Amino acid sequence: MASVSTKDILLDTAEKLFAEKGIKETSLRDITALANVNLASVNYHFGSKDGLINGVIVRRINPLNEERFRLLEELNEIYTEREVPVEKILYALLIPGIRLCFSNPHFLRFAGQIVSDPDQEVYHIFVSQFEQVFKRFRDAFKCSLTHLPEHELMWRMHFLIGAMIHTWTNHSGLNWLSGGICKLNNEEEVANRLIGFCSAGLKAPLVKLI
Amino acid sequence: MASVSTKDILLDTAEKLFAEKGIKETSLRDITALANVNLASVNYHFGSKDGLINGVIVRRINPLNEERFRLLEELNEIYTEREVPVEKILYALLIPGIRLCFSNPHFLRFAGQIVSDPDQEVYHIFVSQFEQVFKRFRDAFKCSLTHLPEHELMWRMHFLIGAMIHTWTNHSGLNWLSGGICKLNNEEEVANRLIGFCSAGLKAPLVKLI
DNA sequence: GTTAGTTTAAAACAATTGTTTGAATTAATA
DNA sequence: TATTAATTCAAACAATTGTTTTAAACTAAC
Repeated sequence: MASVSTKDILLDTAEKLFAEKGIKETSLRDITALANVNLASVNYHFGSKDGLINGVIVRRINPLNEERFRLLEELNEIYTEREVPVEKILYALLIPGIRLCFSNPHFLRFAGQIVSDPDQEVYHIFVSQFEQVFKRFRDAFKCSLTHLPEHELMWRMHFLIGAMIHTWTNHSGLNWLSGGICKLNNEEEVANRLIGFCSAGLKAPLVKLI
Repeated sequence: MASVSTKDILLDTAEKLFAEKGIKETSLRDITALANVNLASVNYHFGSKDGLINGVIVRRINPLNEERFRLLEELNEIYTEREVPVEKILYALLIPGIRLCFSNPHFLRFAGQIVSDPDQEVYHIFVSQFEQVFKRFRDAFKCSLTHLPEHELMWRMHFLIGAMIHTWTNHSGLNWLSGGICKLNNEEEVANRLIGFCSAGLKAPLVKLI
């Protein structure tokens, strides 16, 4: 039986505890105790706690973004002449994260903490990774929402990103706030609801500002 | 000259540092050093660090929610016969927070951290405070969005809350992602954009789910 | 079977954390 | 002004943190 390496056990355990308890609230001793490995192995394999945090990120974030780009590329190949529907672009942007939420409930809650905690240097790693995603999808939206001024589009993307992140990190809160009537049954359902909300927001008529 | 009390200086300084550096990353020594007060004064006035965190919250959160309720009451008095427009309800829900962002850029960034860090006990204080807001505005939306099933409404409120929180915590990130073309000029402008996006999302036609 | 490289083990290290203490100081009250 | 309460102060405390150390155990190639 191929034994799982210490490195992978550490990544799995750290990801889980970071999501559940918070990054700063999780000590290396918490992680190594639950993982049943030695305390020093963190520094051996990852150099430092920050190295471990970084390891947890890079393991997931690249496949996530590559999947987004792959789906977007597919759309560009299909819709060579016509405009790509906004809903399709949103699907490419959102479904990889939602799928990850279902297959691994930990990582994106951990990611949500990073986004709202601006002091950490991991924040910059994370955001700079997202910069490419933002630009590629901004260009895609631009072609399908030709009536929108660029800055208005980016405001709206900002709002949809907020809805996306909140869905990552707080969907259990919705279950509670709704008194249990909003359940997470399957990824396509969540995606459809989020896409429905965001596509309407993106396509909303332009409001005159004073 | 009326000297500001140590208690208030501590609250102001803590709020500022919590927002800038993060809650866990800010030590009591950081706070008391910047505030030019003695380390022990935190425990004297607030009992503990958690007491201080709590103090920072309660100072702002009650006025914020009362303003929301006041604006909603105003609407109910004006629109006695007709349906209250969704945009008006959204204004009552969103403008107090946006105003606070402009008058005090620190608090809501601090609040955003709490929402995405579910381990802290302050999280529960915070969310339970928001529960009343959620219910009152859910009922208001329900009257103006009669075609929406209740659970669909709550999903959409969930998304709009995400957009709201992200606007609180990350508007500086938008300025950066947009290359500087999205600026925060005034509160009404931000509110109008956010309301435009969210009202379209709330009013979106119902999508058939498989 | 030996050896070189890799991984784990237990312990200790240095720094930082929130907290507490008891005396000193200030403010308020009678 | 004398007395009492409230506040501030410097110092120390106990616990936890990430990190490092040194030796032991393991692995795989020769």
